Amino acid sequence: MLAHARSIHSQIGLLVEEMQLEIGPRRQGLQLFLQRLSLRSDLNGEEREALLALPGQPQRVEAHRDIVGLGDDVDHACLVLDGLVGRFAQLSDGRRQTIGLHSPGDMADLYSLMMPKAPSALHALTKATVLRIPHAALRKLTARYPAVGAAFWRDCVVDGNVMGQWLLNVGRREARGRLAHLICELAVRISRSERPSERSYPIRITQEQLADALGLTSVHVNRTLKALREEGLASLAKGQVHIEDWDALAAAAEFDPSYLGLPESRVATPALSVQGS
Amino acid sequence: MLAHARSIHSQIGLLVEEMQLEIGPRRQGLQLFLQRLSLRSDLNGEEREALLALPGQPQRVEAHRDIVGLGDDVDHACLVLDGLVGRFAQLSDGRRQTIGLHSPGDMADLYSLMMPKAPSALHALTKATVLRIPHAALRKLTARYPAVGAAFWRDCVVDGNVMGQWLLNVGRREARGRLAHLICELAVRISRSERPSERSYPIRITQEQLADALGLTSVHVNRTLKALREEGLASLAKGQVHIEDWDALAAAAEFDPSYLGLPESRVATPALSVQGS
DNA sequence: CGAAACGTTGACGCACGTCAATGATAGTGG
DNA sequence: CCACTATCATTGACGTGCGTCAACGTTTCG
Repeated sequence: MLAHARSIHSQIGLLVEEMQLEIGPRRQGLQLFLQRLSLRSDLNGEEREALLALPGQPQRVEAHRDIVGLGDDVDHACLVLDGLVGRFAQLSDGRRQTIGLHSPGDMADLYSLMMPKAPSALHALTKATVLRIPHAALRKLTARYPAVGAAFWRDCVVDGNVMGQWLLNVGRREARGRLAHLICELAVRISRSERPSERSYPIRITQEQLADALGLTSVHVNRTLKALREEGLASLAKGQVHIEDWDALAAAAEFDPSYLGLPESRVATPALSVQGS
Repeated sequence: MLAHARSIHSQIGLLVEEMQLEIGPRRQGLQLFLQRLSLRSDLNGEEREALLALPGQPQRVEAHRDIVGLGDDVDHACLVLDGLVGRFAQLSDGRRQTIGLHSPGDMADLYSLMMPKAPSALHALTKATVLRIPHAALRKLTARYPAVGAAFWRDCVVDGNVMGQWLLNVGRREARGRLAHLICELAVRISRSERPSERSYPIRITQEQLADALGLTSVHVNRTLKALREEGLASLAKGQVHIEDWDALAAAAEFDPSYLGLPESRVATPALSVQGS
């Protein structure tokens, strides 16, 4: 029926598609994104409503496919609705380095608003769905609601903080500490709490993908995972991370979540009202 | 609104200090900063004037001293007027990783506007002078001139791009490529041109500081510098980098300056192939 | 049920770290 | 301007964490 409608009239086909698989996910994704922003920025009712009214086109992406290619000139940002999405930098021989990981609710390339020519590729690590939100709509929003602009800006800054920690990770920690740190960070980011209450979280990531994020090889990630498992710190199996001993894991990682800017470690709320005037 | 007695007092103190320490440095530093912003953002006359009228207190810092400590809650951003400034993350055993290098004209911690609790330390690599610009003044500026806010935001995004490249550097390149890449990047950033015309540039950085930026040890940086020198690519001596063969150096680094978002590559479109696997 | 992707493990090599000694430079005070 | 001294650069010998290669077991999914 869907195919039939599309073959008759593509515009109507799009509308049908929207009604069937778009309206729910879109709103839900925006709500997750709003929730994420609200962890670090205060938005009033009008601003929240305007944000939730953002337009966007959902796009399904197969695993191991680029969502945005290196150097592409984009006119939209990608909000992750489902799956795991990574940002990649790579060398000519194919070796690559993940410079960011994004789960549902993250706007994976919000920075593209300020730099439309992608400096890194956006890649689906698993089968994924992203909501493509036009830059024009985002610009209109930030122009009308400066507090939303500030929230976006702050989001980019937090992404930068994460990269800084990854640099420390890759540059100065040994494999064990690197892996432990990433496991801790993802626990916090996915649970959205500095001290995750759950002892496990879902993440469908392969050891090779972990290796790309950690500046290691998959073989060494495998050995290091084994070590963490045998020490009783944490384990990864069947798309689930299990944390056996949070304190020991955080200690091995020298993990301090304050760089994520969550409410628990936020100090004074900077005067957003100044921006809004 | 923010005109407590304290801020009035500090404004007066500021004026006195300016008259004592020559009025030049502040204006000159802001001009360099404006020039840097203008490479990537368009600002009109009024916006430029307002930016140049920013208040700020110059501060001299001895070499090897923190300008902002890790975790400090700051109410100002630091514009580098003179010297070399770095951002550091570090481990408990003292090993550290530089996550950013800043020369005169760079606002080293502009992101602090959006995250006042410093996620990394700001450190003077050489004797340095920074201009401390109150957040309140910057917020007032961005509230009145959204284009300036966008320029600031874009600046933060470029800093993020640089960190992404550093991650690739540290995670996936060997020592030779890392060093070559950093030498190329600094050449471009200091000359502010994607294809620097000068064959050398001044930078007072020690091999140990290079090592901190590259995730290496000073001993290995020394060996790698020797290799680059003997290959006739580049050399570092007496606070000067000499580039003997730009093409060979850029090739060794796989250096592509487009991530720096300079005007030259806002036009050109190098279509790099992207691999999916 | 079959094939492709992913995980696991061992043997071995190498890039880079560590340790340590010595030479070169630069900043400081007399 | 010279001694004095701390910092920085250089080099060799040697250790090690991680990469490479290769084989095989396991899971996933069409």
